[in-house]
Formats: sequence, structure tokens, C-alpha cells
Amino acid sequence: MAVQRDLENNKIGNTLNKIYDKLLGAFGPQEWWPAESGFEVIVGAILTQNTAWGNVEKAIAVLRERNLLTPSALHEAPLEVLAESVRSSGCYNLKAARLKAFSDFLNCRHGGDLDEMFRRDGESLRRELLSVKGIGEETADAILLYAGRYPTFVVDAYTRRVLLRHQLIPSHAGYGDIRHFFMSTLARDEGLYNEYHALFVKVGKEFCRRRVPLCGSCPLM
DNA sequence: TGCCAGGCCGGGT
DNA sequence: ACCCGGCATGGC
Repeated sequence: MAVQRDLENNKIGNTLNKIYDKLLGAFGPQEWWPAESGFEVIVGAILTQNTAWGNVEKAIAVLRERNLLTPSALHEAPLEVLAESVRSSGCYNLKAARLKAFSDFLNCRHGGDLDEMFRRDGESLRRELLSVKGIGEETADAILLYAGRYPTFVVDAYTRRVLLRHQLIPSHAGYGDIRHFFMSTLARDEGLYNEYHALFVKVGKEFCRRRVPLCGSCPLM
């Protein structure tokens, strides 16, 4: 029974490795996350929730212009200033509040020090992040992986859609199921998870958008 | 012109 | 335990 499951996992693991090789071969390294600091990664992770990255870039440019891309500066900025700064990323009142919520968390729990925060072990830090209002599973994993370089797999809408279209997961699979799917079958490698998720976003943007059917020129076909 | 984008929360079944 | 509406700008 356990042996059978292991074989199954191994088959899936091979499949996931093949997909990775195809994507990397087709698109090359993606050099993620596009940011100049770990703190900027976190800000971007919050701003990009259900939002096109281009709109986030504009918001980050405004924050940089106003010297708000540091923990202390962000923490001291009035909510209205934040909201107005990140307007282009949509849902701006909500996101300003979420940036503040993270900022408060960082100050209260980690003395406003990112390096200190990232000294915590991954599992407990993940739970801490999930307790912050506005940080859900994907955002928490993105922060852990791309800002803290922890080996945790980030599952997003593209990941789910690509896997569904290629019938590699059942339609009822939840976030945790898919994350476990990768982490239990692939090596626990931060570099691999980093590249893999970035490649999913790349192939998703090009070939797996919402109402676009499977396309013959997709490298996974 | 609508639909969609690298989600998350709160309230309702 | 799910399901849904709200949040909101900018690009195609």
C-alpha cells in the first residue's frame, strides 16, 4: 500500500520534473522576483493580489519616488498617503490597509527588522504571516520563497489552471493539496521552487489565460 | 465595450 | 465546509 503510493508519487514526480524541463527549455530562467530588496518583494506580493503586474510596477515606482520602500518609512506613512500612492494597483484602500497590517506585524513581532523575521523557522513564520489580515496562503508563500528564500512552493491561479487543463489534478484540489503535490514529490529546493513558479506564470500568461483553450504551440503540448 | 489580472476577507448557507 | 460579493485600476 505504502509502496504503491510511493510509486505513484514517483511517477508524478517524474511528470512534474518533465514539465519543469520543458518550461525551462522553452522560456529560460525567469530571474524572479523582480525587485530590488526583500521588502520590495513583500510589498509587491501584497499589491499584486488579483492584479496585473504592470499596474503593480507603477505603484511601486510611486512608492520608490516617495521613499516609502523601507519598513520604517512605510510604517510611518499615513494610510491615506499609502492608498493614494498605490492607486494604480487597484483595490487601493484595501491594499494600503494590508501594507499597514504587515508593517504593524513586522514592528510588533520582529522589531521592524526583516532579517530578524527571516531567522524564524519556515513553518512558524508561515503561520505568523497567515495571521496577518490580508496575507493568505499564496502571499505568505511568495514572501517566504522570494523574500526569505525558504523552500516553499507558491501556488497561484496559473499553476492551478495549467495543472487542471493537463488533467494533473482534480478540479476540487485546494491550495494546500496542490502545494503538497509539489513539495512531496519534488526535491525541497528553494531555487527549483523559485524558477518553477515563475515559469508557471510565464506559460500561464502566454498560453493559459482564462477563456483561452489549450493551444498547440504551448510548450507543454 | 466588457472582461480580466501573479487574492483575500467576511457573511451567508 | 464551501460559495459569493466586494474591493478597483488599467490594458487589450
